[in-house]
Amino acid sequence: MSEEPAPRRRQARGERRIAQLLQAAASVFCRTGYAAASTNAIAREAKVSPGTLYQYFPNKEAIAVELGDRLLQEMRDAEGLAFERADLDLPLPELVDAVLEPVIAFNCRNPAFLALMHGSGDVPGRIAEEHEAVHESMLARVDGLIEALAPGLDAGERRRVAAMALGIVKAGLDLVLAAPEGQERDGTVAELKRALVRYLDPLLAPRELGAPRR
Amino acid sequence: MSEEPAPRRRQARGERRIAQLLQAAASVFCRTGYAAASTNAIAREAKVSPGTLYQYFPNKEAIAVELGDRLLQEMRDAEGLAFERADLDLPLPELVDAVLEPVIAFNCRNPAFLALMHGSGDVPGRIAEEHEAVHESMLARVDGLIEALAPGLDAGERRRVAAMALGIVKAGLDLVLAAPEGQERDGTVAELKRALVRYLDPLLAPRELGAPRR
Amino acid sequence: MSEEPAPRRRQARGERRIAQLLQAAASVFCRTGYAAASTNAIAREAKVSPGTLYQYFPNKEAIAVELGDRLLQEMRDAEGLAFERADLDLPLPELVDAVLEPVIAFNCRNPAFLALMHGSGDVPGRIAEEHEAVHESMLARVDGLIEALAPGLDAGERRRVAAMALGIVKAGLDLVLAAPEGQERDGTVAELKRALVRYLDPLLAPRELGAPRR
Amino acid sequence: MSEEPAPRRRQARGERRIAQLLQAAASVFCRTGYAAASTNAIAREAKVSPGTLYQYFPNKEAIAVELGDRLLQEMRDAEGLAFERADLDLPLPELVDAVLEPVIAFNCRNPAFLALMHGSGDVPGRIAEEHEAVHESMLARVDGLIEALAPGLDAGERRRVAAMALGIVKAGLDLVLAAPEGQERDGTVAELKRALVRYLDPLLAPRELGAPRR
DNA sequence: GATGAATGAGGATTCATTCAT
DNA sequence: TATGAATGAATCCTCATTCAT
Repeated sequence: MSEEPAPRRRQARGERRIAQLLQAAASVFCRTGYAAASTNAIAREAKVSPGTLYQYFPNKEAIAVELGDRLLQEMRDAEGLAFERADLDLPLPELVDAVLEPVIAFNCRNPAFLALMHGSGDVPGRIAEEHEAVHESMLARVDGLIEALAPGLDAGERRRVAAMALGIVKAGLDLVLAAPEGQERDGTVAELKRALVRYLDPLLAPRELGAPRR
Repeated sequence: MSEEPAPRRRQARGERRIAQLLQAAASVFCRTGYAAASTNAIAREAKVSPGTLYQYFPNKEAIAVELGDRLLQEMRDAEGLAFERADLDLPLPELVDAVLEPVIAFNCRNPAFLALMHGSGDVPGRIAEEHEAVHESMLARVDGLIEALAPGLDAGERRRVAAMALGIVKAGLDLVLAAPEGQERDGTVAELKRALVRYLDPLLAPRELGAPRR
Repeated sequence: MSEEPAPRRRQARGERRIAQLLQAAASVFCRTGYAAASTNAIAREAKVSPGTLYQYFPNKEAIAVELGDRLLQEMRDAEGLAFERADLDLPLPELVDAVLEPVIAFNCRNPAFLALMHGSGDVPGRIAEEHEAVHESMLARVDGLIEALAPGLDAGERRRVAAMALGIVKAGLDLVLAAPEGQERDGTVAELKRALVRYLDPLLAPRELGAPRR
Repeated sequence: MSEEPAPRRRQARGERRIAQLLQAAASVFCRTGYAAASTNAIAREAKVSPGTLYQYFPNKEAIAVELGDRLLQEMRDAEGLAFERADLDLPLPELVDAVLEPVIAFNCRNPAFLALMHGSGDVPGRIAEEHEAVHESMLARVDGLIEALAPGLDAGERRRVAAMALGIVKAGLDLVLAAPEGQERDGTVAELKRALVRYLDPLLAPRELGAPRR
């Protein structure tokens, strides 16, 4: 524990720097989008010099990629939590609730995530790939969930349903983030959940007849 | 009839140029987004010189605004058609079908429309306003439709529902445009309609079979 | 007189065009200076198309050169008139009056002349040469006049005096042109004459003792 | 004394850069005038990249304005010196000498000053205002001097005389700057002084020899 | 000849990136 | 490592000039 304190501290310092820079980048990307965000603006927001920024990232794209990676990881954790919580025997509204809650919370905490996911057009190659990867990963999760809920669906259809469900969630998250915090936002969250429930409900294999879900 | 042939022909040429430039702009915006699209790239795509572009548009923003205006007009026409077709007495699936069909067709013909609507963060003032206005106008239409379908909803709730429905449509359109034309796309279109029907159905005033709804 | 009417008329038309263009150029140069004057602006001012302008002048510089030439010729005529009128036996005030009057009148009619003469820095080569030539020619005239008035001066000194006198006249003309027409301008004209008289008076060989020159 | 050496050195470097850029600008403006001077040319003359130029000046106009301001300040100092030296009891030739000497010296050191003052037509707004202000301020000084020398003149006449005197000085300075340094220039300087003395002498209140003028 | 659309080199300006301190 | 000045390629836009009609 007391071995090599310098390197560790150095590393720790580096990590702090990187976190600080990524936070600044998130903030600037949210405000202006990726294309219009200048590295100088990010450095300024992080209160470091442009040179320092380039000590930790080889270029602007790498910032976005790393930010995406980290957000994705956090998102996965949130999702993981979500899917852990997701007892498949729960009635659908509760299931949706359990899955969506951490996802919504995460996106409210990290609006940059959605910001980075949108505007898929105006980004250079590697980021677009990143998007693709993130999207694909989320899609796979949803796909898995749907497979569990509706085992009868064939793969092609399931994928379409998953994509649509994910689309609804993204659209709903946009609305949630746009709504002012408070009643308005809560109402929007409820609306999103309702939409998702209604969309998925007819897919469910009838589970227990006579027990109306809601 | 034989009077002033030159001006007329000239005007026609000008219109053709403008159309050609806007088409090129649409294409470039789709590929790279507004912020990253360079006027030189647009001119190149239109196979004219930068100077020619600036003979018809005072600056880059004006191109996007004009393109947005034209697309919006076409979109409104499509919507108009859509809402004309929309017989409120139709069963919901048919109603959704009637409303969505022209909108989908329009967006397939003009993918730039969705491209311009996305990425609202990284655009300068006037275009953002455009976005806002276009979005608001579409929202108002949907709101009106929902008011007709579900007269019981209070205004606040209706607006939320309209926003959610519009969100679903946009998300669905993204999927539709991303799908390769053919079966895949048709299936996605069907999925979008299904999602919308399921979302809206519970809002409808319960209707007696065979009896006119309202 | 009735021979080759077409060519002549054509030539006449050409001359009119050229005059019209030069007038427009004079006006634009006065307003914005040579460097900032665009050929399109000149063509617009002349109510012709840019193409027409280039039918008569190979480039922008040629316009300024031709304008300078013509103004110079007119100026020479005015000067000629001036120097013809200049009876060397006249008392100095009357002499200055006789010489300056047509020059002032010319410059009031053609403010572009002074405009072209100034700003000797911001013009490309040929025009600068033009300036030089015009200036030199005017200088020579003044030099001649001074030689007649003050035969005792050696060439070097005479040239300096001529340059200074010309400078005073130019400076005075600027003031005259800047003054609103009317009393103000008349007063400024008088002041210019006074300045010139006072400058030259001591150089004169005493002509008739006892006849005080005012 | 050893505190904050970096900021100080940095500031010093910045100041040096600005001076270097302004010097380059002065040189280019002298050669080509404001309108035809390109920022790239200025940067090249200063042996820096265009980007560096824009680190210190927001745009081309700002360069001219700052240069004008600095020259003006120096000019005012020179003038101040001039007017301090100006003992009104001195005979006119000595008075003119005292006033003109620093002004001439300044303009010989800073030929850009006159270059910027000329060509007032082809410059955009703020610089033209600068010109106006500078001119007005010089005029006011001369006006004051003349008021002291010739208290009898009414304000309108005095202003005309001041403008004419200033015009003579400017014209003379042009000649001085155009003359090769050495005898030629000295002679031209002398001629300018002579011209000014002759112009102003008749305005002076007749003074009794040996008696203080005023 | 006249027209005005088209051209494209060039100018002002920005910003991702590098480097001396 | 941190700094921020320096770099220069790339962008938006203009305008002298050409050319198809």
